[in-house]
Amino acid sequence: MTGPAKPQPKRLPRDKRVASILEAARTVLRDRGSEQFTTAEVAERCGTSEGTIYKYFPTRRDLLVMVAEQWFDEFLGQTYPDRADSPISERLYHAIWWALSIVRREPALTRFVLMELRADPGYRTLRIYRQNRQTVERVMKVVREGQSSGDFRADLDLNLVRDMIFGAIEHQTWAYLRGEGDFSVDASASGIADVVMRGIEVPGAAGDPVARTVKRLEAVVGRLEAKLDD
Amino acid sequence: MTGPAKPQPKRLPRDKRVASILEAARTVLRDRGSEQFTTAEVAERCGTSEGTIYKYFPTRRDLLVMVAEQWFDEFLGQTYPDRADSPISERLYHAIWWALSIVRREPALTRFVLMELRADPGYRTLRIYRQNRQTVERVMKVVREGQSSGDFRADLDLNLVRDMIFGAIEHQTWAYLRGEGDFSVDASASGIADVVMRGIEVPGAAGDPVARTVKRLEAVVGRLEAKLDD
Amino acid sequence: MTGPAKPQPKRLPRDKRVASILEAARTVLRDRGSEQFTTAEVAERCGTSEGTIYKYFPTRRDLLVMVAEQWFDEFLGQTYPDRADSPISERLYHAIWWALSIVRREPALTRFVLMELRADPGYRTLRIYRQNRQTVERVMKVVREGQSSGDFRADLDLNLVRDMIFGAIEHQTWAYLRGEGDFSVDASASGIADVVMRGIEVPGAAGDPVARTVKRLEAVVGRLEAKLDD
Amino acid sequence: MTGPAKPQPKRLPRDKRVASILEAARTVLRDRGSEQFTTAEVAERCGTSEGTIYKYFPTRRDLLVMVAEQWFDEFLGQTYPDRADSPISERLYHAIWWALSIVRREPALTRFVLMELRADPGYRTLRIYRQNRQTVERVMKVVREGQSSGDFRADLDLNLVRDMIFGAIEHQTWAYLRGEGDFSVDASASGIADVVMRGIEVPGAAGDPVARTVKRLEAVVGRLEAKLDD
DNA sequence: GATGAATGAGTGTTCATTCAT
DNA sequence: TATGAATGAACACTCATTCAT
Repeated sequence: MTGPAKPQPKRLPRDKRVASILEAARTVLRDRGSEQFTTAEVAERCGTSEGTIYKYFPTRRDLLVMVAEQWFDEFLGQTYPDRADSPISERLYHAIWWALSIVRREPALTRFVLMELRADPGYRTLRIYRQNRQTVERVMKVVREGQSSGDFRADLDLNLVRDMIFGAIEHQTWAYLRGEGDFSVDASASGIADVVMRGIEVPGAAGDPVARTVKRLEAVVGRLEAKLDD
Repeated sequence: MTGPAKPQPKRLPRDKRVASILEAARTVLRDRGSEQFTTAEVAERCGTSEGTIYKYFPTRRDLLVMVAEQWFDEFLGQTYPDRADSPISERLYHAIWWALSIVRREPALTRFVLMELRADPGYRTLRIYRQNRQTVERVMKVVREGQSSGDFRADLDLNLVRDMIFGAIEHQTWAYLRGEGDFSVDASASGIADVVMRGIEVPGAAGDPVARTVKRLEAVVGRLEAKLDD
Repeated sequence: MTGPAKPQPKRLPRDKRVASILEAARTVLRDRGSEQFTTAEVAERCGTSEGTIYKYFPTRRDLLVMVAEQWFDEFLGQTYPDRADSPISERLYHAIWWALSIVRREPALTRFVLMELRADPGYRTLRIYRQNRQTVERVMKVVREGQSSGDFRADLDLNLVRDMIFGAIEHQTWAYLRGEGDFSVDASASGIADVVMRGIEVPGAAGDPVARTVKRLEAVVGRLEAKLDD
Repeated sequence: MTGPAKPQPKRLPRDKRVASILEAARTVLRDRGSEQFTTAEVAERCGTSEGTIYKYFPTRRDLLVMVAEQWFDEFLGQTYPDRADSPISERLYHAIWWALSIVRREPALTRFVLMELRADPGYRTLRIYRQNRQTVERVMKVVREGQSSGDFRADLDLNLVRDMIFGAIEHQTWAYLRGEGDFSVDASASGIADVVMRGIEVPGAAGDPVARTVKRLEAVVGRLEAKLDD
């Protein structure tokens, strides 16, 4: 009655079965959102029974979390070019572009992570929290390196910079996540990178010696300040 | 804690009853979150029946939305000093401070608005959307005036600036909204205002760049001194 | 919010109040059907309170029944030309036409009477049952007179004739009552009258003695048969 | 009378469970009517839970409809003799008799179909609509064949004939459906068939009218004889 | 390992009716 | 006479989770 749902072989080794459930679950999460995500639909879609799902996933929530983690793994697993030679502005742009592209590619999953999981007390104990930090790191690494190279100011509150960048990313994509319209990854990334650059780069970076010295002093003081915060 | 539901007088005039329901609903929303918010508990807490609630609120969701709107009204109703005379940096700081203070005072409600309502298609048709825009406006008005006065760059993408400011506000408060720890409204506001200022103000404006950097270095050193005294 | 509902004077004499309630109730019944008929909507539409309605009508059902009765009264109160001079076929047609025109003019009310009230045990104790019988009488009177005048066969089972006529009327109007399309009162009436006429009029009405005798035999047997059914 | 709900074996194969639910549902429909038909009572009566019912029937209405369809299937499944050799009058009588016998055997279900389902917009998309048409067809087939054989007039409005026959059937059985008294399937069938025959047969057809009347008299007397033997 | 039948504690919502004011 | 606040008993429907087979 509800379509034949490819007649999966009855008995599967643990790995295959888990994989097939996760795949179906991801589809359901994409199509329905986490609110409307039911174990029944997952079972139907992967041609197994709810009982089997509960064999491998103790809880609906665990399944949902696993889907998100696996999805995140795929993104983090993609090779990410270091671009150590590119100018710092280029690298910042690219790191932001990459974060935005995740949102763009998987809105439903992003929404689930940002809105359901992140709001959950205990979020910090999840693997996805650490995965998310990795994403953040890719961007912040560039910022820190910009500081070392003297391109960016040394006295930045890095947490604040982080919050501004990722806050902007989320704000720019809310409408999209809500299903209202689209956004351009390129345009958003270059807009954010641009404002951030101006906000954090060293002003007169030109060439007079006094300015140079001041800049060096600034870097040293910045590092001192950071040490004091520990 | 829940007690025997103080035997409120049976008959109340419409206004009082509505107020009593809203009050109870707000408490439930605070205590349980919107997911676990049940009309049954609201009824019990204000010593009435679910039927009565539905007399005044056609839907669970309507009740929830009304709670949020009423709460937001309270904030918007507070007098907000114009500070037209203060320097632009002061005014920006204050506007951000004000937005942060809303979050600080009512985390549960903020969380509901940001995570449930904002994700809802149709969010834009709600009064709370307009109320939220007012909050945003208080900040953006300052930014636009800064442009008029020549303090801020004229070529800013205002939507991007908005997203960065409010994105940062939200990011800085997530942990708090999740119930993990606290944050300082003052510190957050000054941090955000600071970075934003640098990112959007006209570069060479107040004197030459070297002078400005020196001025900033002074400030940092001042803070270092203060810390050494601790 | 729901329109001002002409500000009826607060205090009305019993008659006026009852009339105003009945009027509103009829409208609601028409617009919503008896299933969706709520006392709340009636109260709102006639600008009074549910309490007042219950002052005059002990029960929702009583109100509904009163609406139907009053409506039927209006139809029965209309002058109905006797047409004693017209040919019998003409008179039969007209009587059927009249019954059909009631259905056509008030489908919602008809539907309520035919489907709700008539199915109700106790239907026979209602005034509407007697009103309905009057309608039936208008048609059957013609049939009986046709028998007296020798136009119609004397051995007719009058109840059966009645059931066929009114059964046909209802069957022809079901789709209309269901809200699916329309029907022509004229066409239906003439169709029904036509078939009925042929079925009940005296066949060859000619004069040979054998036929006469057979006809008499037929009548006798008919009566015998009827007795056996008791 | 309701007893302690015989502790049916907890686990049943799908088919058995569905059958047990349908059986219980049919009983409830019979006892309470469709208005008072609640899923809770069905669950209780077949010793299962409402949840289980909803596993198999997506909706209360679907369950109700299934009950009606299944019941109708039982009737349509019974072998129905073609009687191609019998005289047309006999065949007409029998077809009507058969339709009446359905009503007689299952008044509550008939009432549900005639009054609830038929009034439903969308009635025409239901299987029961087609099942009902089959019943109608059994009668109308005879009528059409009568036309072919020259026994019945060729200029009949078949829809009208249909409406008269089934209208009469329903009218004759209303009181019974309402639970007031009984009716005789034989008597009703022969009455209706009789009047219809006269209304639709070709006047002078098979020889002279006297012959025809005599033929009819024979038939009636034959039936009288049969009755006297009871 | 796999199944799928079973559940039961909810969930929001409805509305005729009552009765203190 | 009129009100309208209050109710409570229902009701259809949901779904994560369990467990006998």
